[in-house]
Amino acid sequence: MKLLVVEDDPTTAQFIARGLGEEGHSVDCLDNGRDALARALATAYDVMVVDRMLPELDGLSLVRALRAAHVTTPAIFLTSMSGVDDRIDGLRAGGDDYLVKPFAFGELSARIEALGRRPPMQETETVLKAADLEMDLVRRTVTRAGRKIDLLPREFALLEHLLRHKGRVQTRTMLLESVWDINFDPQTNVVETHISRLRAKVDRPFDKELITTVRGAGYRIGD
Amino acid sequence: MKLLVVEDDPTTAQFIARGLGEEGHSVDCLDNGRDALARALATAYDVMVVDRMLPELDGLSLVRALRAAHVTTPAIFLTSMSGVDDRIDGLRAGGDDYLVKPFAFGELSARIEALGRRPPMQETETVLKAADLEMDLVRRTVTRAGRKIDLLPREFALLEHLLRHKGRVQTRTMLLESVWDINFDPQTNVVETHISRLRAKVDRPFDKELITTVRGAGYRIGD
DNA sequence: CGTTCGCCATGAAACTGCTCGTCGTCGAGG
DNA sequence: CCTCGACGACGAGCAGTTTCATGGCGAACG
Repeated sequence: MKLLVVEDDPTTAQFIARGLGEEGHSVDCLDNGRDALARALATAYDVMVVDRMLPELDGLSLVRALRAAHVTTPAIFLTSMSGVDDRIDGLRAGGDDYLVKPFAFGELSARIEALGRRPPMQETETVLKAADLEMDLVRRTVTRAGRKIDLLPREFALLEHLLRHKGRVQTRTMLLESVWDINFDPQTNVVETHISRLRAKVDRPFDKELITTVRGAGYRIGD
Repeated sequence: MKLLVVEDDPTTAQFIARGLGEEGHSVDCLDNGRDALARALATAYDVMVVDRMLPELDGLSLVRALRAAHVTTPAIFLTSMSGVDDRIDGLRAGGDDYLVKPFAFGELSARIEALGRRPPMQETETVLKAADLEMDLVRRTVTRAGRKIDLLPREFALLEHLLRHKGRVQTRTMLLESVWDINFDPQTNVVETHISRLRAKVDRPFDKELITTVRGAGYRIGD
């Protein structure tokens, strides 16, 4: 499993990293919240182990920020405080478990295994909406104003991405990366093309346009 | 943020420049180390993105030279070699991070944000305010007194700069440099023109004027 | 073979920088 | 203290350039 450990105390960090490494996991270690945020946004981890108290950006804020960006990687908080309130805070922020320091390594290991095996995408959100547009991710259907809309796979993926970031501008580059998995190749206008096709089905037959062009930046849906 | 990209492959360079531009950064692009050295010595950049292999002067030597001249601008190396030794060389030369090609753009972006040591973007929702005026950088929207205002890209960039330096006078030269990327003063009054357009949208429809003229100096917003 | 997708070429629209005429402000001289 | 000239600021309109939208075509895929 691919794990991220965020812990500022070098002794603890090394202790954890070493132990998990010996169990055959791939472990990345960082000592502050800011770097961890950047890393976790860029890389897909199975589980994160996060200290509550961190320099730059504390563990709670870190996980909140990740959740806001739709990163659902399970998190285990390490905390030296044992109050119940802290625990609640942690879970509310989207963390999935917590451990009070000092802890037995075996316990940490067991919880990581448990979380890692958990079916991912536990996000109960299977329907995305914007105004009168609805997308059902399970049925793979899209309707607007009650009328069914047929989308090709690529169009569906594109619309899904826009809806998942409703209200926020998505740059061409972001779309290329997350919908097309393309890392280079600016010499193409696939995005424009598919936006056009999407609009033909989603916007043109209706009154109000939902997909907005933000010149010089990208596209946005809703709001 | 003001960024310098040094990359000799035009495709990659354009890809990077475009992506970062879409995120609202000001990007300068050069294709060889010698020019980059000169430029980086003359201009204050927030972060540099440097290819390891460059004509004239390779990336490693470039950064070493800069460090010798006490230029501490953080650098990210791009390398097609994945050996650990190369990484170590890079870090030893004063580079702050490295990326192996091919890389995901999001990763580059995240690292640039991290290195730019901008006071942490906590909730990924960056909003600039002045009185009843609000600018949401993620949504790319501007509202005043609850009413939505549509701005053109250049107007948006201009207002953003003013807001980032709220209360401080911004001279024409400063604005030309950071909003227009112009370092010498051509006999132009673009600034006045765009200030005027901005006012027409942001100030005129409302009671109180927010954008102040400081005769003989420049412009200021708020306070 | 039909569907889907990416690319190209074309046309349309948006954006931006400039010019230019007017207006307001400041300072010097009467 | 008033007048006049100079300079900067302002804003409308115009035209070049860039960006975006869209229809058609061929390749890939099953």
